[in-house]
Amino acid sequence: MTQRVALWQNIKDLLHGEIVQGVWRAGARLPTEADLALRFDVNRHTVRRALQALAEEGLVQPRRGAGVFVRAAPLRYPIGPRTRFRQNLLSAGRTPSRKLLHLSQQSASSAEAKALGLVPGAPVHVMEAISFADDLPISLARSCFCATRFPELGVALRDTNSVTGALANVGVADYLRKSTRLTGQNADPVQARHLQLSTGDALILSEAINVDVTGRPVEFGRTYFVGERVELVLESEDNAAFVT
Amino acid sequence: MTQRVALWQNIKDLLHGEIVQGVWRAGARLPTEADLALRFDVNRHTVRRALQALAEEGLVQPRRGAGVFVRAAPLRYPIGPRTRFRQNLLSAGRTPSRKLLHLSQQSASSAEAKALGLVPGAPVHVMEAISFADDLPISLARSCFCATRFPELGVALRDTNSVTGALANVGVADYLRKSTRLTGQNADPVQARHLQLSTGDALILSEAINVDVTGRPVEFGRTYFVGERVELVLESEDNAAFVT
DNA sequence: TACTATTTGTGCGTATGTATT
DNA sequence: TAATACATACGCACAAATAGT
Repeated sequence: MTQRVALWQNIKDLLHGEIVQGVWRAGARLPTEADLALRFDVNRHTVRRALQALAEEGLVQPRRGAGVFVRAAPLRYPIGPRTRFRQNLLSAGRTPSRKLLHLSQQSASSAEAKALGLVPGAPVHVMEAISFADDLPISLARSCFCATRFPELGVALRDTNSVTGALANVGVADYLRKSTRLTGQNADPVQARHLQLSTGDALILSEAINVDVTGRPVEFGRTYFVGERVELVLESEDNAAFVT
Repeated sequence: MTQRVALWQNIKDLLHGEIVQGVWRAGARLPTEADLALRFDVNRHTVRRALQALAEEGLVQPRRGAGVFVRAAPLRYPIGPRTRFRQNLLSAGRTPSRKLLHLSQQSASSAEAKALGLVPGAPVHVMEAISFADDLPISLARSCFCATRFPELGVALRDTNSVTGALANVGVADYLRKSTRLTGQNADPVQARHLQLSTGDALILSEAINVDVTGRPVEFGRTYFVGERVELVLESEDNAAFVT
C-alpha cells in the first residue's frame, strides 16, 4: 500500500515539474482533482495531499467550486506621474487587454464631484472594466469623467477601449497622475467572480485623480488591484498615501 | 457534517491555546492521535489535520512511532573561552543534567591522540554522555582525556558526573577552550534514539579542545548538539571555524 | 537478538457540505 | 436551478518507525 516514497510525494513532484516546465501556465487551471486522480490512478485524497503540498509551496492556489490554479508571479506595476495601464504591461512583457463591463452617463456622487471639481449631481461618464494581463484579471476599475466637458467621451471610450486613447480623441493629448490613495480591501463575491478570485482575497483599492497639463482634473478612477497578482511600485513622492 | 468553521480548525486552535498556556510543556509528548480523537469525539484524520497545521506553524513536531512533541524554544548556548555546560544552562534558567552512557579506558585514535598531543594508541579515558536541559536531550557527547596523566579521572567522572568537577578533583582547577570546529550532520538512528529525534534530523557536531592554564590539552570533546534545541553563540574569535 | 505492542504515515472508499459556474 | 468542483469528515486497512520486553 505504501512505497518507500509516498505516492502523493511523487505526484507532487511530477506536477511541480510540469508547472515549472510550463505545461501548465501561470494562471491556468489544473485538471480537476477527480481528473488527476484518474490520470495517476489514485484516490482523490492522494491527489489532494499532493495539491496541498504545492499550495503550501505557493505554487498553486485552490478555489472552492472553481478549480486549482497555477499562481503567477506578481506583475510589477509602477505608479507614478505618468501611470499608463497599457504601457505598464507592455514593458513588463505582458499582453494587456480590457473587458468593458458598464459604460453609462450618471450623476456624480459627492466623492466623484469633489475629486473632479464639479458640483454634486453633475453628469459624468462612468466606465467599469476589467483589466487583464495575458488573459489573467489584474484589476477591476471604475472611472469617472466630466460629461459636460467631454460629451463625446462615452463613444470614444467604447471605440478605443482605452482611457489614454479616448482622452486623446476628445482633445486631451496628455494627462498626469495628481494623487493616489491606496487602501486594503477584501474581495466581495461579485468582485471575486469578476477577478477570478475567492471571496475575501486581498485587493488593493487605488483611488486616483488624473489631471490635464493645466492641472484640471479629467479622470477620477477607483481601481481594485488583485493583491497577489500585482506589485504596485511607487515612483514619485507626490500625494501618495498608504492606509491599511 | 461541516460547520462554518472546520472541526479541525477548532481542534487546532484549542491545542494551540493549551500549548501556549503551558498545559503541554516544551518537549512534552501530546496524547496520541487516537486519544485526541476520543477526547474530541472525531475521527483520527480530523485530529491529524489539526496536528498538521500545528506542525506547519512549528509549534509541534511528530515522530513516527514515538508521538507528537511540543517544540521547545531553542536554548541559547554560548561558546567561548570558558564554555561550561552546567553554567550555560543555569544562566539560561534551565536545569542541567547528564546521563552517562559509557565510561572506559581505551587506546587513542589518531585524531584523539593528535588533539591531545599524545602518541597514537596511548591510553585515554573515554566518556559518552547525553546532556539534558529540563529533561530534554540537548546533546550527545564523547570526551577523551589522557589516562596516563589522569589515572584517577575515570572514577572522578563517574562520581561527579561533571567534566569540570572531575578535572578539579585531579588537579585541573581551570581550563580554557582552545579551539572549536562546527559541522552539520544528520542524526543516524542510534543518535536519534538517544536524543529523542527522528533519523536524519539536523545535528551540529562540535569538536573542541580544552587546555589547562599552561596551554596543555586536557580534553578532546566531540559533541552532537540537537540543531533545533540549541542556538550556539560564538563569543570569541579564536580558532572557531564553520563548515557545512 | 528477536518479538510485540504502540504510534504515526499513507492510501482507499464513501458521504456530505459549500462555493462557483 | 442544476451541474461542477473543492472542503470536510468518517471508517477501514496496512506500512513504517519506535519503544519496550
